[in-house]
Amino acid sequence: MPSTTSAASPRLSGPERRAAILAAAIELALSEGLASLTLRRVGERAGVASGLVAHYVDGMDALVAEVFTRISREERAEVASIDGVAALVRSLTDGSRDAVTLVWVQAWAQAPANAALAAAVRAEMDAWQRTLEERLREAGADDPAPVARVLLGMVDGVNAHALAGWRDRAEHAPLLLRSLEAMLGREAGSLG
Amino acid sequence: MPSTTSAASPRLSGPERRAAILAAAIELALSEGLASLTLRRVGERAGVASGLVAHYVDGMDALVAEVFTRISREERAEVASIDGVAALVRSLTDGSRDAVTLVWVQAWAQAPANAALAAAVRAEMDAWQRTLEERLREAGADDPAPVARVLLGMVDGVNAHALAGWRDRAEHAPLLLRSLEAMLGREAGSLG
DNA sequence: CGCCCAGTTGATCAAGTGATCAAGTCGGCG
DNA sequence: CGCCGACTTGATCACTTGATCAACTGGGCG
Repeated sequence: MPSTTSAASPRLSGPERRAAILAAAIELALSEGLASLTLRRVGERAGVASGLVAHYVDGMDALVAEVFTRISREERAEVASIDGVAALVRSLTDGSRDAVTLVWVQAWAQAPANAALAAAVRAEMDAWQRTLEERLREAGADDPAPVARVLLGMVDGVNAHALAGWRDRAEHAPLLLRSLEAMLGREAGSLG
Repeated sequence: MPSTTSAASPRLSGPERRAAILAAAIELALSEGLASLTLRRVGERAGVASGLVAHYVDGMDALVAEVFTRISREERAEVASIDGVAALVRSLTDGSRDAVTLVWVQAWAQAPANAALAAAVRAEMDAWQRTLEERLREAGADDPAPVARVLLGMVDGVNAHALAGWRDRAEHAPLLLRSLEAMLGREAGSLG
């Protein structure tokens, strides 16, 4: 199981090294959370001295913000190929993306202390909002903006709760879909 | 505006001092978040040496867990007098409890690193679940458990998003209520 | 071949953390 | 009044963090 990590570092060009460090930070954040990003831990993961991480990054706050953005953007890309709001909602609540949920929760928690991260969080929320609005419009919604906003909150909240190790999540998707139908003024089962 | 803080400490009995320290920690958590709880900051707020805080507390993890529990329990008590699910949902999403929302979000984020806090979070979620189930049963729900679970997630998620400084929250309550009606199989406006 | 500089190291700093404890202080009981 | 023990202090330890920087290295260009 080879990985981007821990290959005894041959000397890389500046941009290559920077990319490798960022990749290591992303892996680390996904496996242990945003809070585990320290100069030393990232350096260790990248097979590199802590000083080199500092050299290629404009402060840890900026690194954290960039890692968050990359992870969220990647998640949106993965989900882009899913057809239909219903399938999308089901995929977002099936637990397959718990690592990303933890990153989101930690980003909210850290945002008050990290302005760059706060800005990144708002930007990614806007992007998700646009994605969801578009899907809802495809599904025939007249005024998708507020519905998208609340749907986004619902999905994140339900996922955060599930992350706390809280019982069954199987019932989540059907109830969320029923809610979505109601917010759109549709009949029960029409998104099915 | 007198407060429990910073009165030049006269010597208190053990239990009194412990209560004063806990009260200071709760104030601090509500104004600056759970993450701001350190021995020194709590001591400063309570007008007491850091060593005394350590003396009356079984480790910071335990303090954080206890502060979280007290804040959540207090919120449930405040909300206990509100009649009807609809009014309850409106109250929980009107932004008047943002400080508590931040505490919840930070509790989720810290739970993986603090077992006592994780247990406290689960216990408080269970308590909220019971509260909501009861309200839903009063409102005539047949099977309130899954609906309560999802409703709780929705409320927390929508609040967390609003916390990130994200636009209008005025539309949240009506849409959540419409969702709730749908999950309960009611007509639109029947909870109104 | 040998220089040169981009890439890299790791020791070091200041700041902040939780925890510990010898020492001091004060109030109430004898 | 005087003392004893509970309450309280604050210095101190070991550790972690982000950041800095003098020194080292090695690949490629002249």
